[in-house]
Amino acid sequence: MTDVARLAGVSQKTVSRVINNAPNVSAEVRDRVIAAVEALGYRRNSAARALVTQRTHVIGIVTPGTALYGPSAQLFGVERAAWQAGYSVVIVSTADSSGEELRRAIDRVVDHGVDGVVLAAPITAEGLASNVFRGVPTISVGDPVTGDFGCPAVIADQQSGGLQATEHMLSLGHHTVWHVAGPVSWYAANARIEGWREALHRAGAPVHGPLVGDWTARAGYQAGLELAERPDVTAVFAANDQMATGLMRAFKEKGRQIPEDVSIVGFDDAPDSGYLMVPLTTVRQDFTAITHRAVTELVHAIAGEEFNRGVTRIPVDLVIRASSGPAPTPTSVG
Amino acid sequence: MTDVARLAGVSQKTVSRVINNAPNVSAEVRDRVIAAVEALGYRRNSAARALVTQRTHVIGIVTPGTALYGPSAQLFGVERAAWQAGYSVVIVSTADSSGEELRRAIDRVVDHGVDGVVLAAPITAEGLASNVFRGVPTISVGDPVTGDFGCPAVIADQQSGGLQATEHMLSLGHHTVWHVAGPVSWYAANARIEGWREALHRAGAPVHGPLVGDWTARAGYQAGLELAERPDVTAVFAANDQMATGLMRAFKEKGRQIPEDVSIVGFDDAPDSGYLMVPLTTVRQDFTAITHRAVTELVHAIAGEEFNRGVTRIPVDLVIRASSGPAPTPTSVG
DNA sequence: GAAGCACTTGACTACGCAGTCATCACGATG
DNA sequence: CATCGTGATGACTGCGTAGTCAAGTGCTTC
Repeated sequence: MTDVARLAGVSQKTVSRVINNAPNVSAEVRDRVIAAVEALGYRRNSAARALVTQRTHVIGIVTPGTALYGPSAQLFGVERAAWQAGYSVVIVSTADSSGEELRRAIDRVVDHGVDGVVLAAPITAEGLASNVFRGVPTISVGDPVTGDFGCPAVIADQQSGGLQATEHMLSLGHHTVWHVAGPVSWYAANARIEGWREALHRAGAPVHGPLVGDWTARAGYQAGLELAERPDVTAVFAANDQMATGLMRAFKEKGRQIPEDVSIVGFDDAPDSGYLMVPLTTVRQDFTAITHRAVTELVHAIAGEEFNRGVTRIPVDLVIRASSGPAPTPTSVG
Repeated sequence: MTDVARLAGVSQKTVSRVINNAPNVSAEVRDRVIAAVEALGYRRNSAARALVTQRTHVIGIVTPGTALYGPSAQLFGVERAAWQAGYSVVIVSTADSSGEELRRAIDRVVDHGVDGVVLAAPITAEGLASNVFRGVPTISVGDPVTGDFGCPAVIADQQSGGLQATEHMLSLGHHTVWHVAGPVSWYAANARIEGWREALHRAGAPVHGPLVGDWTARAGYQAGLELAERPDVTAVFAANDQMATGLMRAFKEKGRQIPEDVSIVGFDDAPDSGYLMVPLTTVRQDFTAITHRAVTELVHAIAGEEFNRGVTRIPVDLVIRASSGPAPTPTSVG
């Protein structure tokens, strides 16, 4: 910057003003400075800028380090929204769902000097304890944690999704709906279980399980092999599309047709789900809306402005495709 | 740090020594400093450190901003490898494959002050021109670009993958193999085309197409509808698993059984591919190995050490599953 | 014509850290 | 006993930027 100033015949401070679009710089000086900047290929030093402004213009995202569709979509959504808001994004992935691992991840991200943090990995109050509130604004896009160590959250209405998926199949005449859940360390898994359970209760349908998987197609497949043993299983709600994929494979392997013999509903509406050999009925989460909203709130918090400190729920939509159909044998259902 | 020094009764410089594990600090002073650090909850300021050391310990990754499996896997692989090497990762996504967009992305990442860059988006010499060689070490994990504006690359042996996939189906007695390629702006798409073409040439098989998709299941589905019109199509190689998924759906919709009537082979070995209703034969890329190797080379380059300036090719493996089988009508094949 | 005002510009400084070099204490060596 | 070497420590400085405040310029106003 000093070099630029010398070439343009002005002070370093004036160059700074031009770079930052500060007011009160004459057009002629501005042009001279810009010319000098281009001649020298000058780029400002973000570290020096951060040092003096106390702002890095970077937000951190803590994600589970897997290529699952949901977390990936959140990650890219956050990146896009952050960029629109003038922020860059650093990623820190967690190896597991433990509080210790979460603390380590948050430590890393805070050490890096981010202005704010988006949590896209499963979190617990224990994991958040004493770290987040070092003054770094934080928002969750997955788990809502309230209470002393809680933080704001923008999440899909998981419970409503579970409810809708289950009611959809009940309304097709299924006696009951089985559930293959995600890991219990995830709020999304628990909330979907709650929605599923509530739908069954409302309809007076029997509650079995749920079976618990790890979000992977493999886990869905294994759960499916188990469920296929029982002839009375005619409807299964999987907590995500990957597990639903594995489920469908398992039922097919056991000679049960979808949707003629068994109806399957997933969750997420991953890009492939409409193009599987049996297009999957699923619950769509609007990841773009969630992440955009979360980043907007976070940026407000960073700026010290008003923001929503509670939990914001974004509606989900049931997308009906071919994998769910009428129950094979009509039974008395409410 | 000055506060810590005051509390510990030492100079700021000594605190710096303790923080950085520098030699020549007595055990007693070290303990006192560590106690003071913990008492004050001191965390070092990364911006100040970066300013004086000229090292941010951050690497940037330029990725296409989509939740496609390949780019996601590369992203997470880079993050994990970078962390092991003591680096954080900032993401910048590109909106399209244009050289202009690539330049913008690289600009952003360089502006951020990264020590090195990993390119996981499609690149061209034109897009790299004049940016990368501002002295920021760069490595590609997708496209190899050689020549004046080229950069080192660590990539899967895409061409060999295309060759293996095609030869596999030819060896099953298929008269020829059709291909649904990725966007031509991607090296991976072109190299897979080359491998496919080479296999056909070697076998003296007729070459049709290829059809070109955009990596999505939807594109695969549309290509499949087109191919299903032709009764002579018995084997299709899709340039990724998503498109293969869509292909299978389209053939099924048109009443063609897989693999009895049509064989399908994909590319990537995405986590779900083994659990589709017809498990997919595919070419596995070892993203972990690729990204680990790339980050290792990049870190060497950052440290000013010896590193491989050329293109490193990582072998791929054909994973044979149920979606590929013998040709329906035996024909004379070499 | 003097006073006042808005606008433009620059000198100086602090941000928090690590590098350089000087200083000091202590033990070893001749 | 004088000299030297080695390890431990601190004072000072610079990294590149933006904030603060003062100074200079030109124009308006009465």
